[in-house]
Amino acid sequence: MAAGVLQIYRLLYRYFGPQHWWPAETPFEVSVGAILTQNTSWVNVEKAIRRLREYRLLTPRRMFAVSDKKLAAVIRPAGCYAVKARRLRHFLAFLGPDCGTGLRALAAVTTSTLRRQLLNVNGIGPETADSILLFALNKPLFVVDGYTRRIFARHDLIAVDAAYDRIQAFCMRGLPREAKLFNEYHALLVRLGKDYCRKRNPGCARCPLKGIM
DNA sequence: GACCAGGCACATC
DNA sequence: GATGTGCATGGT
Repeated sequence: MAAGVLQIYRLLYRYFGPQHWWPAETPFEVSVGAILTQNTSWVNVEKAIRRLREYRLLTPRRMFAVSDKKLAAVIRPAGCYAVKARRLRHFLAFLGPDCGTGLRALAAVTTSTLRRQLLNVNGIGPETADSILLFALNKPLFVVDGYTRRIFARHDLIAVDAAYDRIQAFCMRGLPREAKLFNEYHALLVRLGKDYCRKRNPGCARCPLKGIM
């Protein structure tokens, strides 16, 4: 019998300890990071975020006020900068024309409605939407990313080409509905992925999950 | 110098 | 619906 998702979580937590995610000072910064990290390593995102901070652009209002060209230049280290500048712009438009209230106003909307609204924003797909909902707004949603897919597929819990929503439902079925747990779990999976489950990484042999799977 | 990284939209079949 | 491709930097 394969280990359940809760058992895996407990093992990872014992092995790695708390990961203290998301590394950001405000919900807006979390959201910006979620867009910038699309298909991009976090170290490059950190550089872009640092530059945004230097240019004092880490508030919705101030970011809204700069041109696309300027914004793209500042986030350049994150790669795909023209695309991501446009995506940030779409997100800002979603927050509201003057961006005055930022993310606070979103807290009142139900999670499922808000998720639909975010998915409707060009440039925000399921992982980015769920990252914003979980890490910025503390909504209990399981975030599925490339590492999640690879780790669970390599341990035969899911098909490697399974749809996002199916993987998410599979994980959430086996877990208590707690934002704190989903937060830690996702961070632990990324940690495990980086250390032991890269695309082509023999670290698999030392995977801490090896004993129970 | 290829390959990869905390995706997504869009074109084409 | 499934598959392929562009976006682009910086680390391995």
